Amino acid sequence: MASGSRDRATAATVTLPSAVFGPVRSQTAFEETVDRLGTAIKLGLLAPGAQLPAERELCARLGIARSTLRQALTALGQSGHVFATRGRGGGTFVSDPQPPADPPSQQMLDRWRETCDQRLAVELGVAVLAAERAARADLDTLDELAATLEATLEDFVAYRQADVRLHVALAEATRSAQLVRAMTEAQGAMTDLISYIAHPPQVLASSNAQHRRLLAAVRERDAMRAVRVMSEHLQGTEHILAGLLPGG
Amino acid sequence: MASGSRDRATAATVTLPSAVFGPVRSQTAFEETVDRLGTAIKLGLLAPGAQLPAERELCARLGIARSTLRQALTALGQSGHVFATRGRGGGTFVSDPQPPADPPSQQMLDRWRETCDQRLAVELGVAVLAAERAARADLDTLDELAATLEATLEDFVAYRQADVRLHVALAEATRSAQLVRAMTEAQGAMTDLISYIAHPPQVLASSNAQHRRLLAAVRERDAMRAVRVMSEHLQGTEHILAGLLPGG
DNA sequence: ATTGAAGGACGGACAACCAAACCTTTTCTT
DNA sequence: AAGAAAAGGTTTGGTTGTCCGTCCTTCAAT
Repeated sequence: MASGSRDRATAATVTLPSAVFGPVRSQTAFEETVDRLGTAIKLGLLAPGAQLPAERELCARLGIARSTLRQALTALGQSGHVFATRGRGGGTFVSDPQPPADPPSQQMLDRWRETCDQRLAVELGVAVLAAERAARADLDTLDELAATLEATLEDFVAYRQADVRLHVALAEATRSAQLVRAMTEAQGAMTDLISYIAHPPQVLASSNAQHRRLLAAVRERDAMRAVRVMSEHLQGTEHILAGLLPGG
Repeated sequence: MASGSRDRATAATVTLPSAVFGPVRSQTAFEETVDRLGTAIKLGLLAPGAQLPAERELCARLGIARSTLRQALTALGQSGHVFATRGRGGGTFVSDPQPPADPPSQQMLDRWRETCDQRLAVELGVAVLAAERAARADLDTLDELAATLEATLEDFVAYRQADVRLHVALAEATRSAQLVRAMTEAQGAMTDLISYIAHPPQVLASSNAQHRRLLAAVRERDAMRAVRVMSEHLQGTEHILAGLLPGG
């Protein structure tokens, strides 16, 4: 009635209301900590054997209480991702034989397209900004990582880790902490999706060629070419997923 | 010592540790609700005079308790963004003369580049996916919004609102709820930044020309051209900010 | 006059989080 | 060998945010 005359002003859409009025469930500090550290470990950003900062320092850096951090570390310990040794010189370490990844949840599979969309945005933004801002040292690092990547065509787990490192390094070249975080999140989600999918060496080889072209475009500061190559690179993954999952 | 031999494996960078070990401050449900509704109002997505869903329904949609929602509504009421009328046929409404926007905080100004980077990623992703997925109806809606936009060259506040609607509508055309939300967040942050900056009509006119070219590219499903135009479009804003703020 | 639908207010219960101690183990230093 | 130092492990108590349910008040429609 009274609101009827206003309806003209607001577009009657489907996605917008859900973006404004949709669920607001925020993760707890405990959950987010498990997520952050767990993702970093699963992605190999924290290598097996690596030592985490001391609890008293880490909780300060994370901005949480030590008891909350310990909950998270206990959870990561029970799932076999980290272990702790006591006494001076002790600490919390990333387990050396990492536990096997658990299969993607149904919810994860249902939302695979959203996951890919999110990654697309992050990667395109990173591609443009890296092309604008990458320093000489960044480019050298990226080349090294690409070389490492090309030596791991046979072992998909190793390949995936090196791949993640390359993409995260590209994000670091943008000098944007937020983009680095967004990239790790996106890669974590993607890893959950694709870890259970067979990747023949030929696919990885083609992927490597794209990496090389991407880095060349970044080195020449050709943002648009970087975007195009990146776009093609990501569509490879999407096509594979679209063929295997519903909603493709 | 023991960890020294592993250092080779982990890149000694600056941004990555802060992405993994950085603060984990999670907003409370109350804060996030104020933020979401407040942003939607400030962006004009909830127009002055518009009625919000009833409390009992809204708290269900937001997935929070009614008392928590009421805290948020009380806060928005005290800041003059909404008002409530009681009794049957009553409800919570967006105030008609909206309170004046408060000036951007120092923290906001310090992080302006991160804000722009975030927006860049979202907008580029949206540009690509909209070009791929926009339906006929979406394109018509976008054209209407562009036409509306071109009629508001004189009043910057009105122009900004119409601009936001266009960009959000483009995000809606991607059919990705997450991207729509990311877009509203990014636009909210941008509005805070640029609301206190003079925008002469000639700048807005040039911006409009870019909008038209953008929509043309989307209509022709030319994702790369859409990216290029969008990129130029965003750089306009960045140049203005870079000239006015430190760190440019 | 009655009813129904809306906002408004209150109180108990609970879970997350924090802060500050204190304990135990181990290694390094003197 | 003694002690200091540095790490994880434990306990306690308090604060805050959130939820749930109940009831009250207002007011338009019937």
